[in-house]
This record gives sequence, structure tokens and C-alpha cells, in this order.
Amino acid sequence: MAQRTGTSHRAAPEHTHPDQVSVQTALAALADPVRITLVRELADSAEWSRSCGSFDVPVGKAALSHHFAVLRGAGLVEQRDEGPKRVNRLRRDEFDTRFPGLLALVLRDAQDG
Amino acid sequence: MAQRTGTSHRAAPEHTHPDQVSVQTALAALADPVRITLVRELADSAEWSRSCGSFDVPVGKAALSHHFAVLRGAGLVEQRDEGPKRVNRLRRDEFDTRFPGLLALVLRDAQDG
DNA sequence: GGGAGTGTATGGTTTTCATCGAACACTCCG
DNA sequence: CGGAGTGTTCGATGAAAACCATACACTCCC
Repeated sequence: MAQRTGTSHRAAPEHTHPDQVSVQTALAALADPVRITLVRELADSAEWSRSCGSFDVPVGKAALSHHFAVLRGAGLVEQRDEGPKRVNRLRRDEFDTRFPGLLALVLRDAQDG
Repeated sequence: MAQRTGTSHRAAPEHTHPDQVSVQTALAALADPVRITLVRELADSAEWSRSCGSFDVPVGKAALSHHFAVLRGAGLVEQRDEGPKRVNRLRRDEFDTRFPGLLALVLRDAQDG
């Protein structure tokens, strides 16, 4: 087994820094209605204030977990274990430095298609 | 047969103005390696100078035609019939007005993933 | 008219992706 | 310890998208 230090004995989620993300991956991550909703709700909330299950999206737990994995892989979201929950943070500045203006586009535009 | 007026007797391609395009559609259109290549090559060429078949992408004619239809539908490309060929133009300004900075992101970043 | 060049439409295959249900880990609390 | 709450993993399913080969339409030029 792996050694354990600290209080959480759970495997920390793997994060990808926006700098390691290709444009194509970033666009693909944001080209999904559920993930767009997650990003927007996250942007309207305080950092680390939202657990994964607290979002209003019409999908089950499994799919939701998958979507968060995609967002992590695109450098859009950072996660941290807090008790039994996994709380989230939108990587605003880091992502915006890597892809200037992209996040703003998604957040400003609320229409669908 | 049908009556014919003017020089081109071919159905003009249907165009969608960027203003009518949702963010999600725009992102989805650009989240494809072949279409990214088309847009980049188009950006490096003079307007109306490139026919559909003149691009260096590893797909057949049918798939290529489909990709151009997607780009038209996202308001990224304008097409015009010129003799037997269909020549293209990147809608730089119009698209950039609707989605500021998005095109710049795709054009600047050349890496893949 | 007929053939070469160019692009679109159709039909069918393959791949990719979103989704669900169920089973499994981990944390907290009683 | 045992149960409730939370999230991940696995296997399978269904829908969407990319692709190809073929057939078709149109333009140009001889």
C-alpha cells in the first residue's frame, strides 16, 4: 500500500495544469452543455464552496463524476477533499493566462444552441 | 429542366452568420483536429484563394465536404462558387466580433493534444 | 456532346462519447 | 462497529460524429 500522511486517506485527484493543455482539449471540454453549466455555476460561487453533488445538472452521479474528470484534465477545475465531500474551485486566473478570453466567452454567453 | 439565370446554376451554400451561433456550437466546431487545420491554413491564405480541395488534411472528399459544412454552420467560413470550384474565406472580423479572442487562440496555438 | 475536374449527397461502417445501474471506497457520526 | 452520505470505478448501452466508397450534379473546355 501507499504511505499515508495527513488526515485524508483517499487518493488525491489528478490535476492537469492549464499550461499542459492543448487548445483542442480545452475547447472539447467546454463544448458540452453539462460541463458549461458546471463551469458557470462554479464561476458564480465562492471558491471551495461547492461539492460535486451540489450542482443542478440532469445527470446521474457516475456521469457527473466523469464530467469533473474531464474538467480537471482540461485544467479548468481544481478539487480538494474536505471530509466526505470533494469541493471544487474554478481555475480562473491560471486558465485565463493560458487561454485568454476563453473563459470569459463561456461565462458571458448564456444562450444555448 | 429548371430555368437558369445568371452564370452559376448551382445551389448557393447556406451560410450562418456568427451572430446566430451559440458558444457551444462554435467551440464544438473548433474542437476537431481536421477543422482546426482548415481554419489555420485558411488564416494563412488570401481570402477566396483556396478551394475546398486545396487543403492538406488526411480525409477523403466526402468527409472534407462535411467539415466545411460544419464550419459554415458555425459562422467560421464563407464560401462562393467560382467556376467549378468552391472557394473559401475565413470570417475573421465577424467571428471575432461575436466571439472575441477565440479565433486568436486557435490560430496562435499550434500544439496538439 | 463528351470527358476531366470539383464538390455534394447517400448509405453504411467504425469510433467516440455521454449516460446509467450497480458495486466499491472513504468519511463522518451515532 | 454499522449506517448514511459522497464520490469513483466498472460494464454495458445508446446516440452522435467521423469516415469511406459510390453515385450524382455542375462547370469548364475541347
